[in-house]
Amino acid sequence: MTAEEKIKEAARTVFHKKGFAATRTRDIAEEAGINLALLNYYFRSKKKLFDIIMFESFQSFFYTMKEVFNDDNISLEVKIETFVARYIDFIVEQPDLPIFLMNELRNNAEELFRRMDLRNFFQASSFFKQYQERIKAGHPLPSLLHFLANVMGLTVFPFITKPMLQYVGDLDEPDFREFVLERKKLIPTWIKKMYL
Amino acid sequence: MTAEEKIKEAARTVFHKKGFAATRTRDIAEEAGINLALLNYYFRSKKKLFDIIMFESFQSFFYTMKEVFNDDNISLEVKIETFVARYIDFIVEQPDLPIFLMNELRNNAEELFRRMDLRNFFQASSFFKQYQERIKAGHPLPSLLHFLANVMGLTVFPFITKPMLQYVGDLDEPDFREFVLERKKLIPTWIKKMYL
DNA sequence: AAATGTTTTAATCAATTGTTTAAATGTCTT
DNA sequence: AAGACATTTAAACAATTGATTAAAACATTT
Repeated sequence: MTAEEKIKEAARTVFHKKGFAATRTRDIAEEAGINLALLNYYFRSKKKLFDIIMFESFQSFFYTMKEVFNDDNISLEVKIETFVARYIDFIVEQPDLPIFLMNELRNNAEELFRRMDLRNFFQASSFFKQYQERIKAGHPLPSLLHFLANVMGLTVFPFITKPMLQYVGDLDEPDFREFVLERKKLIPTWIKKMYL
Repeated sequence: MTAEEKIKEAARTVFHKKGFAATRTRDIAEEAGINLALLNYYFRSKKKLFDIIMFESFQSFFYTMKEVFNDDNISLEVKIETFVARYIDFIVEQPDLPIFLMNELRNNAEELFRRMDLRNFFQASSFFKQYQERIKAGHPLPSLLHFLANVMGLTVFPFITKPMLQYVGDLDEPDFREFVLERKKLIPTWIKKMYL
């Protein structure tokens, strides 16, 4: 692995764990096992390195959603099932990602959303069309935004409140893992029942 | 208002908005309109001031929950309705609070939870007893932890993803406010349907 | 092998940041 | 009003931080 790759990987790890403001360039250099000056040599500044990590992290966070929501061959129900299951698996592997993103998106969010063409993606997605058709057919669904907030909330929120849930439920790491994995099956059934 | 009060209020504002690491003591002094040295005069250090704000913020975040969950005179259904409505109103007034707490609770969370006796509170609450009785009576409820994660997720998550929801839904501030206030009525109906 | 360009290093810089100091101002007691 | 105490201020300090520099090490080309 080249020094440049080592730095990027270390930056991702440390930024995800501590956020931009709490991260020192020296933390990244140490995590990467490289000389501090190489960070500026390859990436110019802490901010420029962060912007790269931020963009890629946000992109990876929405990659699953994009893939599933744009698959024309599966129904709305299967989309939800697939989305929830893949999302939970994804976050289990990158547990720091949700809080990192929610926290850093407090600033500069809009520019990033524009760069990723977020609004257009949703409105042009197979998911969106299926949802609109379902409403036309007379199903009493809530607005798409409520629906999105609900599916994502049920899926992502437990990871964001992990410390609290672990303490209240007295769960160790394997317990917590089991807890969120259970939700792969539970959330789709809940969603279906919600909108009977 | 005394200087000490001004500092605390300013500290709450700035810490909530930017988090501990991104906040400069000079930011707080400026926001409070006081001389920088007064911060250390009254609170010794940035960290000690932060710890006070953190404790009070977390306490205020759980005050509503404590009050509602321990009211013996109302049913489980009314508890949920009351909790959701009061929580949404509360966060509308303090929109920076959820992300601030979730973010800062990544570190030192357990000590704070212990100080607030969080686990005991839930297990001794009227809500907990009612929930257990409902299960004994044969209702197919999920574990209490799933239930908590669901209610809180549906309630709090939209505030955490506010920038994204605003962008995707093209909502201005009044639109977003309307969006979350709608959920005061919607969430309790969804919760009921989920557990038919 | 000499020359050229790239990567890495140790040392240093300038700016920022949390905190302290010592003097000045204000307030209350006697 | 004088003295005692608390509050406020401007200035400074020491440590940290992001970034730069100039030289060294390494690799590639001629």
